[in-house]
Formats: sequence, C-alpha cells, structure tokens
Amino acid sequence: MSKGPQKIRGTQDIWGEAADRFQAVVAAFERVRRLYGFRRVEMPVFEATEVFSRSIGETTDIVSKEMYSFEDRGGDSLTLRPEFTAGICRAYLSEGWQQLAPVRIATHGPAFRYERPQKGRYRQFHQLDAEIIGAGEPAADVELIAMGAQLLDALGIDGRIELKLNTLGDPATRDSWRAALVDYFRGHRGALSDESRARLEKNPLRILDSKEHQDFPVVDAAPVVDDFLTAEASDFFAKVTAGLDAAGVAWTRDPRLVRGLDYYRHTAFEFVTEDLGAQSAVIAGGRYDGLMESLGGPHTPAVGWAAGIERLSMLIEAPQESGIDAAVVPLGEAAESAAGRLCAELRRAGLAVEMAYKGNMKKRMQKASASGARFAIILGEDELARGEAAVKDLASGEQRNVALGEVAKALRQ
RNA sequence: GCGAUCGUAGCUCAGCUGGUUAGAGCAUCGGUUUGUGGUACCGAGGGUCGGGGGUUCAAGUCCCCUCGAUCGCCCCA
Repeated sequence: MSKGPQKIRGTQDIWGEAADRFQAVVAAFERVRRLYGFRRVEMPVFEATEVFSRSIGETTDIVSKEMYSFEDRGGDSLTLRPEFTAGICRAYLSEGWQQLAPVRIATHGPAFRYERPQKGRYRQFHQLDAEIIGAGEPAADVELIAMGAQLLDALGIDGRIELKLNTLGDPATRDSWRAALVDYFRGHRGALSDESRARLEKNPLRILDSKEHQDFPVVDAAPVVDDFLTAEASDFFAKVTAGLDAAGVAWTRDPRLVRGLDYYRHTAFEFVTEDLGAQSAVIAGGRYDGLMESLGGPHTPAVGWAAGIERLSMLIEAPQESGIDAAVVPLGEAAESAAGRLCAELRRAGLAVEMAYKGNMKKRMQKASASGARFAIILGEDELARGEAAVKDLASGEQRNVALGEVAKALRQ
C-alpha cells in the first residue's frame, strides 16, 4: 500500500468503472451542449492570479485560502484555476469575443482548490462548464438552466435532483438587502451560533443557509430579497420563472439560496441531490453581469453554470462495458504474421479486435474469453494452409471455418 | 482550518479482553488438459499489519506523533 510514492492528497487516479462513468458524463455533456448550440473551447489550466482574485472576490474562501498560487520562473504570480468562469471571461476580453456576442461556450476539465478532501470533494476535481456571455435577457438564463436540466435527464438522474432557484436582484437590490441583513443579524447577534457570528463580518449572506438549528428562528424571520427587489429585478426574475415553466423545467423557489462568489447578480440556482451527503450541489450557477467589469472590461451581461463531474459520475448507473468484437488467437509463428494482417484488416473495417499472443493455446483462449469478445478467431497451421480461420462464438461454443477474406462479414452476423 | 471514525496481501475483509511461523475469498501464476475458453480440482507466489516512536517478557491488537481515507462542520461543483 505504501510502496513507492503516494498520490497527492485530494487527487485521484480515475480508472476502471469510475473512468467509464466519468466518460459517460462527459459524453452526455457533449451531446447536450450541441443541442443547445454551445461551442466547445479549451482553456488554460492556469491564469494570472489577479484574474481570479479580482473576479471571485478577495474575501471569499476560494481566494483567501484555497487557491494553488505560485510564482513562475519569471516571477509572475500564477494560479491553477479554482473554477472556469473567470478564465473564460478573461478569454472573452483578450480574444475579442465581443464581436461574436452573445457567445455560447462549453468546456470541461480539471480545477483546483486546497480544501479538506471528502467524498465528492477533491483538490483536483473536474467540472463541466457552460456560459452564455453578452446576453442580458432572461431568455439566456432560461436556456442555460434548461440545458442543465436536460443533461441530468440524459444521464438518467433527473428524478433524484431538484432545481432550487433564487434571485439576488440587481446591484442596488443586493446592496440594500445585504445592509438590511447585516443590521438585522447584528440585532440578533446573541441568538446566533458561533459559526454564524463569524460569518456576520465576512459573509453575512451565508448565514441564511446555516445548518445550525439554533440559527433557524433568526434566519426564518430575516429580511427576504423580495422586499428589496427593484421593479426591474423583480420583472427579470418573473420572466426567468415564466420561461422555465414554458420550457417544462421544474423548479422550487429557495429565498435563502445565495452563492459564495461575489460576482453573482439576479438569477442564482443549484441542482441539488440528497444522495451525496454534504456535497449536495451537482450543477450550480447564475448570472454574473458585473464580472467582466471587475476584470477591467466593458459592462457585459453573462450567465453560466458549472457541474461536478465526479459528483454526477457517482449518481449515474455504471455504463455498459462494451466488449470487443473478436479476439484473434494465432498458433505458431507463421500464424502470428497472418494474425497481425488479419487484425489490421478487421480494425480498418471498423471492428474492435485484440490479439491473444501470450502462452499456450489454453492461455490464449482464456485471454480471448476474458476480453469479453463475442468471437475468438483461431488461426493455426491447418486453417492457414486452407486460407481459412476458425471463428468460434464464445457464448454458444459453436465454431466454423471461414475463408480469411470473409472473416469481417462473419463477425457482423 | 475544526471534530469523529478508520488504515491487515493487487481487491474485499477475518484476526476474541496483547501470547508461538498473520488467515480467507477474489485476482495473478503454474498444473490436471503441449489445437480450444467461460465450470471443477490441485498447487505456488504475494504482507517489515500505512509510517515513526513508546509501554511490555511479548504489540496487527495498548499509548503518542505523523501520513492517508471516510463522515460531519466549513466551503463549494
């Protein structure tokens, strides 16, 4: 167990069935993303540190204690991406995507956060990411959320997941609501848990989704966003919910849903499950109209979400292992090269084949059987002399001789 | 960063209140069967019991430290 180097805390070697699940999630995302016209992009894994610190917010946990930041050999401070959105916005500015706006882009890959690892929470984890940049209309929010819902549907887990929806309003709303909350919580300081008292200074919105029982009465009576929504913000949210209803996406209002990152405005949502313990959010996102400006760009409305690939992987059924079509079993040296030719031929014809070239015939047949192949193709001196191969159906045990040129055809039957 | 539980072969685990050479199943390799697999039987390899220190005549078993995993807090995808 402790032979040789260990893997780094919070990293994973994903293989076997877990790798199949991972691939299944990515494949579903690729299919759904096309249906919604999202273009695939590939982003750098690291960015200048300020790309994240300026957009996500200096006081957030992510920036203040979870980033993998380092100085490169040229003395620049770089950071392994803790999420995708900030880097994509940077690309939008540096690549001049404004001219293409609104852009709909999708990507996936690793992200890094120095956190205490847990099931469904890793230091190197993997996300799917979808963003619509340059669209300030509620229809964009609707489309983006519907895409998330369809992904869950494609994965066959939509029944176990609930969409929670809230609005944080526009900046005016958010500021006045936040001020009211701080006032209110200060007034009830004594009734709050230690954790929430600590949040009061740093992240007062988060008190709203405290899990401490003693906070519940205080939180229940706290000022709600709805009382602070401007007419515009309220209208925007109404259009989003109406759009979701029209698109047939089920949702529940959660007035206490807040997001940890500073850049969110208006729509905030989470697709949550009860099946993953504390790691309940599988897809989460919202509108971030202020982000681009915090990076020094022009005002650019945008919405997006990210999904945890590991979390989704853990929820889906194990994908069917797709066995190969045939295992070629050569016997004798002359047969080896004939088998090599046959394998190449079959693969060019689009058939998945393996060659069992180790051990005696018994071993080779065992390998053929273990490979999950439907057929074994036995190539011995006798068959070769007649220009044939013996094709054996490994399930039924039936075996017949087939001319070498007809093997591909025989496999397709 | 805080609290709790756990850590024995490649994998899943057993090992009673500390007591002689640490076990099983699966997997691997070999054999029964040197041109026929998936079943069966026989056999073999593989462990400094996560690592380090301590208590004891004696430690996988008790104590401390450390690393890692899991669960919760926190945070978030």
